[in-house]
Amino acid sequence: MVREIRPFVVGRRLTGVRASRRRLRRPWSPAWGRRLRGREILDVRRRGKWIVVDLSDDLGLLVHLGMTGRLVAVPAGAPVASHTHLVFDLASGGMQLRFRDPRRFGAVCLLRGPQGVDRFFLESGLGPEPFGVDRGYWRCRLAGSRRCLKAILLDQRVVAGVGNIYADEALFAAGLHPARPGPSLAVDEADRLRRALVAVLRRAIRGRGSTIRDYVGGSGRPGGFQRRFRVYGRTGEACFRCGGQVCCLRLAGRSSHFCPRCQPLAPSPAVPEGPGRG
DNA sequence: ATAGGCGCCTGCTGGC
DNA sequence: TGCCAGCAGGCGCCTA
Repeated sequence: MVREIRPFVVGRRLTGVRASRRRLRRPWSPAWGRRLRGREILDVRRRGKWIVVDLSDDLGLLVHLGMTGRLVAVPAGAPVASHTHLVFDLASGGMQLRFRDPRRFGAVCLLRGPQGVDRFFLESGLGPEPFGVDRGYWRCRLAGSRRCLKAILLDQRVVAGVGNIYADEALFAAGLHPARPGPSLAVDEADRLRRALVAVLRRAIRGRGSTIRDYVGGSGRPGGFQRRFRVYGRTGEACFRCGGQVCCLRLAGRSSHFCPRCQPLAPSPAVPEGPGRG
């Protein structure tokens, strides 16, 4: 979404903002609209599940999409879709940045000061981006909690940006059962999970995200990674790897898809048991 | 510390 | 055809 929005908005000035009456998870303040007017968009970037719009005069606009949020750059004359809560007018180019969110689990807020955005992430305890996580940190976070892997992956303080789809896909790619407790992982299993997570996320980004119902990127195009799902949403279907049935469990309050044969609950013995051991 | 349940919302699907 | 339950890319709050 960020990549598709960026070419239309970076370097442009905000000339006006209109907000709907509907209340978002974090209510939009009309004062923010006044403060935004005339500011230049310096950059658009992502941190975890947050979209950060860096503005001139040390302002930062944060956008969280929740479940159904979308941020699109469209021509100013395009029809305004239902559930459009914020419309940002951009100087020159005739484009608008629009935030739409039918379920209103999303949030948009404006932060001030040179460290406003950084402080926000620090205070919320947001974890590191998955791509730069080192083995030591990862092992430590897995061992330091008795929670199951699914819950750990979804915890934004452990690693930022992983949601339900990519947690399930990463666990399948690593061959690990989502209900395994973090401390039960051997060193090589922990490392497998870290690498699988990075690989799945990279592939998903290359595929421009996953469209299950209504997700679209910043240009309004649906994603393509949903065609690559190995387990997510495939309950009862045949596992692509072993042909067994994909199962679904409720873990950490979320549906968790996995193949019980490829992702055994008991860790597979790394070395066959010798006669004198046990 | 952790799990589970609920609430926040709208929209879609499947069963009756 | 219509109604109703159940479900969904998230997350914060509460209780046990």
